[in-house]
Amino acid sequence: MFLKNIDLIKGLYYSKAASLNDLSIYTGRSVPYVTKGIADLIKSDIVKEVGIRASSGGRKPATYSLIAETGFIISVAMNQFLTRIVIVNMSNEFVGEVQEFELKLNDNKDAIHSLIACIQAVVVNSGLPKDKFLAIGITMPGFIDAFLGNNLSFLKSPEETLVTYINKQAGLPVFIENDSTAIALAEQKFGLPIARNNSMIINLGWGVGLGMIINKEIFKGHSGFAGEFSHLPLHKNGKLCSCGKQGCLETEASLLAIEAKAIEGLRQGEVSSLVKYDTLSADDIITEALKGDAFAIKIISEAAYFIGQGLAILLHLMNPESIILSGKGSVIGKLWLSPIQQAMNEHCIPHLTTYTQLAVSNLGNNAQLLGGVTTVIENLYKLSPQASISEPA
Amino acid sequence: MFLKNIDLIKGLYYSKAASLNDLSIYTGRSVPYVTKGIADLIKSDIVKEVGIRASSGGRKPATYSLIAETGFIISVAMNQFLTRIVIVNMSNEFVGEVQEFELKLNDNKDAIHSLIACIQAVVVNSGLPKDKFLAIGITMPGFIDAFLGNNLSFLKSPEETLVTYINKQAGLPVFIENDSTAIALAEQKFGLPIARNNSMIINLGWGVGLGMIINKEIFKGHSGFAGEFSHLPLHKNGKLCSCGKQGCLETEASLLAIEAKAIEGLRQGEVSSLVKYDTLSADDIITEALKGDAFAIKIISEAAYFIGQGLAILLHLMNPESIILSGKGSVIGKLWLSPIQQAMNEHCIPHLTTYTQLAVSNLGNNAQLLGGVTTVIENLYKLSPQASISEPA
DNA sequence: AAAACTTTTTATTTTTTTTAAAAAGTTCAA
DNA sequence: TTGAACTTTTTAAAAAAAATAAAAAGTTTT
Repeated sequence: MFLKNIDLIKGLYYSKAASLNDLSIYTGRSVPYVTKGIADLIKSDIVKEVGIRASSGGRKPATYSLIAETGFIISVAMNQFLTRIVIVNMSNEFVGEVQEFELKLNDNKDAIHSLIACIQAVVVNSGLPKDKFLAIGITMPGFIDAFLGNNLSFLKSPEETLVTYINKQAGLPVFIENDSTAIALAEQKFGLPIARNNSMIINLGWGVGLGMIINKEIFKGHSGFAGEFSHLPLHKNGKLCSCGKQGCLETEASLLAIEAKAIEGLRQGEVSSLVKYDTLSADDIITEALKGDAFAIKIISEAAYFIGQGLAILLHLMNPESIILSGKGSVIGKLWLSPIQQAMNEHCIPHLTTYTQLAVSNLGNNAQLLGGVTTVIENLYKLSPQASISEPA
Repeated sequence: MFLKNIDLIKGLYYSKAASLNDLSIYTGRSVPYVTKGIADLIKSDIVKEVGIRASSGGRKPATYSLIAETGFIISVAMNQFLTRIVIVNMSNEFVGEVQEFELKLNDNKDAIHSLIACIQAVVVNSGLPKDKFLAIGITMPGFIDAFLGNNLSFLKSPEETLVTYINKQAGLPVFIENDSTAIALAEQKFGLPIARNNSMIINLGWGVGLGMIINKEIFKGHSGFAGEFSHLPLHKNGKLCSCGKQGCLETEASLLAIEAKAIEGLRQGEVSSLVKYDTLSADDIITEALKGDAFAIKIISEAAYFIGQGLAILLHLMNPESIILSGKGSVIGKLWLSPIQQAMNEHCIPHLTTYTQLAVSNLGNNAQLLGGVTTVIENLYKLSPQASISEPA
């Protein structure tokens, strides 16, 4: 669709409306060069001028933005139990509602086919012509090899890579990314300003994920496995973890651990509004905690304290500008804050806590979906006409 | 001395002899551009051609290197008790012997003056004309603000910054850096190839330091305090640490802890060749461990296991290409290796240990001195004629 | 209301890279 | 062992991009 000027498109996507100067700074190229590029993009009907912006003493700059309907991206955000899909336009606006599908990742041979069916349903129901879709961005837990396009933990496809398989079935380019990495990408591009340069993004979910932004870039380690916060060996509780080891942080601090603790507590006769639920879920605990249920708040606070202990270690090693609580669990952000801060203060050299800000994401439950979009935008350069798209079988 | 082409000089310094192609890759600039730059440097008598190198099927490249006597760097490597100083030429060769001075950093008001006296002695004894010295690179423990030129922990100077003060007294430009960061720099530039891109450099010394190389660059965190490995809160031993907290890794795993354990053990009647020393030092323990003393080896192995536990955490978070054991304690490198590897295997997800290499530095006890030189080379661009050098009082 | 200052935009010059061609070797096979 | 085919380095010419300078369009101050 558009070969050149990919960096300009990226800059425009992340900023809504940008001046030539903004784009020159973003891309690191000269103003005349950017000026030419934008002229090209306007001629190709990808970019439009959107008016003059105020200035603090000088000529007012013309600002530009992408034309929303130029293309659409399908973002697929998966977790262990639920898959959420939404269509997003080039103004980073959701087109239609977010659609939810129950889809179990673990021990589910049919997971790939279910996923493809979900995606195809969304495409068809949208009523949009297929050639308007740029690509599909799928984000999910597990060890992801984004380069080869495989998930080493879930959705294993025989013979060909996961990305190739879905690409063939759906007839659209596909990019995959780890859920926590995707959330970090979303926070960096659309979140709080303090998350841009050196930030540790915590994904509060069925595990406790970590995406690291180091020197303005996502850091994934030498072989792509960095950020294994969830499996930090911090406890001597003897609890077996899904990874095979014992005492991992996630055995005490994940939503899964919270769920288990709540069920156990209720069986031992804790007084709580949680007793009214037949099959207790993490969502129920979150709901009741927000309403003020003391027991629900207590188990969440306990988990939060353990996360704070882990963050103390992260602080000693990384000295980040900020720690952002994001992901599914961040909707009860304020409940986490004080026990986490407490644990950090107790376990850190004072120097370190004073320079790092702890904050709750402002992206709510949409962080992972935005991360899927960002994954596509960051891979836009791979969508040149040469890298042709296979048609569905 | 030389304004432009600083990157070329850096490339030549780190590679001994480089072809135009090598330098083009190193600097990221085109071959014709590099060719011009080298021609300039040859005209200025800074660079010389040093012959033709073998090729694997093609025209043999001419190689170039810096002229050794163009300038000299004074490297000052300090630790809690000892200061080592050496003069280094532009071929990265030591000129004369490394000189050692006993100089206590802690509770020593006179430390700055002693340091300046030591430096001046080395300059005078060298017999080299003063204008041949480029700069002094001082490396030492503590929270270093390399930008402002201050050490927040030791050598506090009233009124002006540490760097300004020494600069005035010695009449030469001064750069300072944290000892562990300096060692990481040295390993990156002169150490094993696996230390270049993503590597965790452990400084085995009076504490357990950490310098991080992330995406080919030294990472110091948002406010310069990253890599506080020594004060990772990993133990519940109640031992008070110099940082004010309890249970830091260094209370069990540093040379200081090893020393204390040995003295305590001997008092409790351990059989060991260490009994013959009046005032036992870490050096003595190292010496006897190398000779095979069982008790000395045992306490070193215990410390090593604790370091391995800490490294397991580092591995989960950073997934580095390599972990390099460097610094003063690395001379007994082989003694550390197996207990560290053991602890890492026990506490890590298998995926992670298989992709990370554990190795002992090949720089021996010179890593910190080379780090001081590297600190100067990395700051070469600040030595332009404009940034004039103050003359001594 | 005009002078002084800012910021953006456009035009011109200079720098740097890209591309192409030439030079100098190496390798392999008849 | 000799020359064709291939590699790599070096040099030369063309194209691209950046830096600089100038002009345009505002804002602020006096």
